[in-house]
Amino acid sequence: MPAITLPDGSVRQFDAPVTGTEIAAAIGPGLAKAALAMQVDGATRDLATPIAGNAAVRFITRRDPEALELIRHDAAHVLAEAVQDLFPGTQVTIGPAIEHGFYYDFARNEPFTPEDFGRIEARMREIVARNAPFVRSVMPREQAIEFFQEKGEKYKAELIRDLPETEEISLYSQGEWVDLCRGPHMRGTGDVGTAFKLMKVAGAYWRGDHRNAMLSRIYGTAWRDQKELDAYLHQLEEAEKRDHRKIGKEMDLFHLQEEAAGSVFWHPKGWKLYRTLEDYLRRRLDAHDYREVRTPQLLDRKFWEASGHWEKFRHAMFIARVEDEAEKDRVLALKPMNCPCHVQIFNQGLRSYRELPLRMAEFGSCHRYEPSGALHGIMRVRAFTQDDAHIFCTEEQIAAETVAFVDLLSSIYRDLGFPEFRVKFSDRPATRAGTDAVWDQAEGALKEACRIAGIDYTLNPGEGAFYGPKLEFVLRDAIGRDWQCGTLQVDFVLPERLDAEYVAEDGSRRRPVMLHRAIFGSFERFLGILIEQYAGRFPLWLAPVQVVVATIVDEAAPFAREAAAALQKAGLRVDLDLRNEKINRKVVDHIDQRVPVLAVVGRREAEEGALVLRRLPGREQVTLPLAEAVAQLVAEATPPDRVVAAG
RNA sequence: GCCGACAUAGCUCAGCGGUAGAGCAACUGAUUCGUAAUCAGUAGGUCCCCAGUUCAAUCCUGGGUGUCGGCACCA
Repeated sequence: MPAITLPDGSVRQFDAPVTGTEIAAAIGPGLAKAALAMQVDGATRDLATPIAGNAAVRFITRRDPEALELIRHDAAHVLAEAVQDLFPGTQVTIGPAIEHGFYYDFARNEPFTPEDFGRIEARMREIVARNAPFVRSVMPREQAIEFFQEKGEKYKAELIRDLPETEEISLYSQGEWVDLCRGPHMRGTGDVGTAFKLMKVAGAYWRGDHRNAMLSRIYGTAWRDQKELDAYLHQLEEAEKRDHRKIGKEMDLFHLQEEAAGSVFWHPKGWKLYRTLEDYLRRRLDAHDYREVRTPQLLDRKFWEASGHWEKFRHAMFIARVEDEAEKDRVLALKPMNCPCHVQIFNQGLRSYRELPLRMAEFGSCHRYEPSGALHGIMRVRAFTQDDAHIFCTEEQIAAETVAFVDLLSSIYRDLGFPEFRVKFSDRPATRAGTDAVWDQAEGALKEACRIAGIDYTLNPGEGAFYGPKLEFVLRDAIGRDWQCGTLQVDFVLPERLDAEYVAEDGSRRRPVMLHRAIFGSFERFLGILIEQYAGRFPLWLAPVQVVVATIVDEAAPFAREAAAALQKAGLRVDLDLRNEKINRKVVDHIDQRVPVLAVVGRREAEEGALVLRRLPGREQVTLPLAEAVAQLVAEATPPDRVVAAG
């Protein structure tokens, strides 16, 4: 005798097991029409699921946010049917809902091309219009395997074989077409609606393993209505405009070229931005008792053998030799990481426990031979500079150092316009160094530190470094892709390998723990993210060109030069625009160049010794005497770590 | 690295089996102008690289390289 509790608290009694469809009908025809699926005690179910016992039921209609996932999942099924209709012999594999849409992976000898999208979408619309009901059925395991095997669907058969014994094997049909699926689904294909669009094709390894066959993946997006779809497509277009590769070119910040794939050519403006960021970070690190060092780029193979990199990391290292006959057997490698070098500095002389924690920092230039397909603008490159540091400390100091680090990182991210970031906690991987007891301690210390620092993290199981657990600080780019920037890794292994030790209070020799940590991760990646975050319109203190002094008439040029010199002398980054162009044109050009402040000088200003300041891309302007304008801009351009609180 | 697409003037992009065009930028000249593109003229290209097919290749074929989108890998 199920008693069904509804979200408003009311309870309905039924004298026999009921389905969601029946409950909705009992409540009213409006709901019966609108309900797509339901949540039974918090779990999403098909409307057709019978409920035998007491339960809390909530119906999901198109208006609910949960509807999106259902629409997308169902759209994946509709896509699969359409593709199998149009391309006989194609095998289906998996097709989940994802953020903003869905995809389906197909096994087919011929790849799909975007030119196929029109036909596939048209077929999908027919299937939606037909509105075949989704019907769930259950099949015994062996029978299900045989069923898919006979249809030639060997991937589906493999999926079933690998499902746990306890798992019920469910199939969903939509008319003639059947797929293995856990569900839940909406009532029928018609509920998918028409606000969907196929977006791209891509290769994807079966089960995400590069040793497996490559499948053809079709990505689509799906929304509750056309308005949402249009808004999403518009948002994508807007995001593309923020792409750091596009802005980097438009603002003349950097370029990349084929002879140095994965290495950045920084142009004057881009390098100014880079240096501004570096100067800022250096000040912050100095203030937090980091000691900056500089270590070699090229080191002998023997060194990397001792550190373990030759064995574990050689595939990603650039190797160098010299012509000299006497030296011809010597193999050198460009450093892919700074840590072993920092241990060398630590190992010079005998260290005392009194020196710990020792925070050794380097803006370390590293080279890694990244897979060609991984390169991405300046965010994933082969030559990059880490804002690296290694904290040599005792096990007892791990928590306090972590808290201090997270605190510093949050403050820096805030200063740079990232008040929000995500943290991932990666714990012990399957193959690892160190005993379980050591791992327990390292993970425990890191978790405790997160708790103290008030950091919420998501667990990233088994993704830690082989030497220790790590925190990853993730920022998102304009296109919605996540990038690991900051990191903190606990390492008990390298000090052992490279024989680092200190003299403890009791006179014994002990191993320090190393905390590997970075805030930007790499300058290249962080600058890429920063460019996208601001769409190139940096706050004044970061902008590579802060002010452009522009003349209206040639007559004003002498004063414009004088004003630019005064601004420059005050430490501002200034350009002068004396071109024989109308002021309208100059305004447009400097908006395009994302210059934050335009200082206009006409005949009047030249006579009065004043500047008309306009904050681009705004339209407001204010006229100020030169000295005042300089003072105001200098104040405004003060880096956040140098702002003295008013009071 | 894998799957697919792409590579034409400084930039954004057209185009075609008979060795190329537009807009903007550049340069020259005119104009001296008050806050979202002044006018006119000039110049500019191994059509990514290497082979092959063809009377003829920027275009077709093959192989490279790079870029882009995914996958895999990772800061």
